[in-house]
Amino acid sequence: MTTRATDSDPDANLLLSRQLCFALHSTTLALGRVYARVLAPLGLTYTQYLAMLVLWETDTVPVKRLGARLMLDSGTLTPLLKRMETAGLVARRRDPEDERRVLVTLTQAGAALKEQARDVPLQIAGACRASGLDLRALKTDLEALRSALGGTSAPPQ
Amino acid sequence: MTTRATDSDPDANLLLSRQLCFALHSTTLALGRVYARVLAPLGLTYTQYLAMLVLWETDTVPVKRLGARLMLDSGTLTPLLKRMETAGLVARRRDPEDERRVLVTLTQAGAALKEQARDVPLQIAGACRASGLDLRALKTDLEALRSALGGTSAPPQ
DNA sequence: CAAAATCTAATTGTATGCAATTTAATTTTG
DNA sequence: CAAAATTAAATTGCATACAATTAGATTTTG
Repeated sequence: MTTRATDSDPDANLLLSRQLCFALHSTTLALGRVYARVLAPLGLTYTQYLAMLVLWETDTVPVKRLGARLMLDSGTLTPLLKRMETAGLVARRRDPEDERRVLVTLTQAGAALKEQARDVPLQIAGACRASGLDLRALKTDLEALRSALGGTSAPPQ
Repeated sequence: MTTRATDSDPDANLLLSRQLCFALHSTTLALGRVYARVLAPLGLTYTQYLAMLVLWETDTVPVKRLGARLMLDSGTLTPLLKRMETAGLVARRRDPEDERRVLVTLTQAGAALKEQARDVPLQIAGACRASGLDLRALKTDLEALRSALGGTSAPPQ
């Protein structure tokens, strides 16, 4: 006989359907799959697209700052940026001011890709619209949760 | 001179800070890091914990159904389950009823681990509480968004 | 019933993520 | 100023994810 967990059941908190984490996790993966389809024609992965968003705002950025913006560390970014360099989207060079730093710069091709990316947000918004949610409010809530959870695994300051 | 994108700017939609996807993505990663700390004493990764939640509900489950519950495919699950089998948490065997299927079953150790996991949700809830959000409502919203985005990449039905 | 279609896992190859360590450069300190 | 501490990337090793393909079993069909 399979027992069914109820509210009063000590097992209730361990039901998959109860987990905020699973709702968050599975929604992120689902959105990632939608982005993969939309970004494929641009030759970008999801994370690469996020990096390009930063570079389209400021065309030269140290790896460190890129990591701070994206909340990712060099273990993720170094190979990511190398692939983007191979793809001809960015160039990487040591900062002459401080040789520890590596500056990432958009190439012409990388900068030009912005044109093709301009309607990506609209396509994604279209896919999200079916939810009927206030997406702006959802975004604000997620940011509040993220902030409560703490940014990176890196030590404060 | 760096131009600043404004609402009327065609670039405004490409600002990182505007992206729901980034809020979702970065919050998921942040929560994943919190889970990693909480789950480390149990010897579970985040995804393994999700799989255990399903198995603690029903101690024998075909890989297919596990994938449907977690919205993951065999490319992710097969190696995951093999690691969990090596760790002594589950056993895998072909279903005699239908040799295409593989049944995943909790071992005694796997079932026993539920005791140690019982306060995981509380620890996580504690970490989330600082956000001051209605987490139940957030969960519902995320599920609505996920449903709008479509479940798996697998074809419908 | 036999061939075709379908279904289930496993496999292969690519791309994240992250902890921990390493290396080189810069800053801080005694 | 030289040693110690700090900083920034890169590297290593492990664990997801997922598309595409493969292999074997079962079901459907002609």
